[in-house]
Amino acid sequence: MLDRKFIVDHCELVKQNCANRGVPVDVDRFVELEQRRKARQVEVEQLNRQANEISKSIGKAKDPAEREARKEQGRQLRGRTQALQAELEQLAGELDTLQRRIPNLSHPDAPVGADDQANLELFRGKTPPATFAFPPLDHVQLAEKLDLVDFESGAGVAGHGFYFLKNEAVLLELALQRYAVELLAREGFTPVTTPDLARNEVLAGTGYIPRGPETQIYSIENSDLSLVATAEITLGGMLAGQTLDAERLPLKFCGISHCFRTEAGAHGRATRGLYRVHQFTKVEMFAFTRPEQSEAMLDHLRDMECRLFDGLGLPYRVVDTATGDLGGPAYRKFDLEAWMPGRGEFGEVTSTSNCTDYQARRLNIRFRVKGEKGTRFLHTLNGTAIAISRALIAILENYQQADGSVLIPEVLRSWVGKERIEGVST
RNA sequence: GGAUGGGUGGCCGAGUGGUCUAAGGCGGCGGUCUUGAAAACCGCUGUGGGCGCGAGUCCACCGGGGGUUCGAAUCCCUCCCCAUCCGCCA
Repeated sequence: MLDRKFIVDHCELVKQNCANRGVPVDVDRFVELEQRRKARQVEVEQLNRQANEISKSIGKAKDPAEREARKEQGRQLRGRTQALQAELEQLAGELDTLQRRIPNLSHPDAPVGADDQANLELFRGKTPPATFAFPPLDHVQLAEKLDLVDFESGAGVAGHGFYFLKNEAVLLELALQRYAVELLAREGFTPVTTPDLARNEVLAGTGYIPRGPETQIYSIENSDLSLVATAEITLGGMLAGQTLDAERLPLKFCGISHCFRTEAGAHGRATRGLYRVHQFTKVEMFAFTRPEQSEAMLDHLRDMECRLFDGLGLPYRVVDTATGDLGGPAYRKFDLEAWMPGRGEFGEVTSTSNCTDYQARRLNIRFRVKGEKGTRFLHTLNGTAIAISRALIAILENYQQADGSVLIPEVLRSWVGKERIEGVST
């Protein structure tokens, strides 16, 4: 979330930004409520001071009658304070709801636009899309021919959107994890495996909404836990409430988790096969930086994504995400879209965001500079290294051969243990 | 899951209803002394917020939330976490 004072002081800017992002929030109401809240706070503090003085004087009073009189006085004061306090809390609650709805500011270079139609292509990857001398199949057809994914059983066991990976698809999943983690570890990312569940408070701190009609989140009944939609949630929550020494920054992690998404309201949109599923495995990058480091870190995360996909020999383009498509926490976001011959279009495979201090403020993660007074919020960034399900789509569709087999990308061969997925002869 | 003991400032640690304005120590910063350093001694040393041009000053914070009381680090309820033991388990 944004700083309360900042919102009041830069009301017009915030309003314009909300408009650019297509987020309807009553910023004027926020400003008005905040002013009322401040006024109430001053009153409450004054009454508290008086009540404290009286309480102290009771301890020192010798005369019992005097004590009783003071006590009565104290009771009355505290009674008044309580009413005001309740009002203050009510205001604060309302403000908090509004404040959480206000999205992060947007990078001046981020293209302004309502949705992904306005995304700006920046550049393409090293590998050009293959030209096929035959009509390319999509990954669902390939997976069926090569016995790689069992969608029917997945649906039977857990419902539509769940699946079993089989045979080489399993080896590919493991190989992709290994490939990503090794490359990232060499670049100074600390590898971690993370909880697949998190407290709703942590979800909210990262900008995810655990409950409600539009939620993308599965929640666990009779608990305040939810299944995570990405390791971004747990990695961000990892340092919640902490104050770090500035010299320790930046910190880089890569976390492996399963990701669970209800995909409410997404039916009918690219739901075929592995593209939009309720569960997948992901290797996620996450960084904590000082504010002046975060722009360079975003480029670094984007570079890592490019290196991973160039290394896999997959064609892709990188887009600068439009303001309307940024979501709440991101200040700037780059998506990497792989070419998917089966669909004949680019499809998002990774995404990296600079969330500046938006998540840190909610999660209360700060840093301290030696010799400086006070603390400041650090910046958080996240980026997909490999989302297995979508990477599988890109690999299967781009590496398919005329004979129906699929080549394994060179960098994965040692882990998969073969160079080609052969069709089962029937 | 059961039992017990805990959670206090950057760290250790005292504090069971009112000079807590949180003792004491360690660490850190500044100073005195010294050729320099160490030691010794003296002073300062948390976070967030309000008001003020400012020196300042006030409010809140002792794991989170709630309660009792004129007054809570301290008493009560509840949740979370940590330690140890027991049970169960991959």
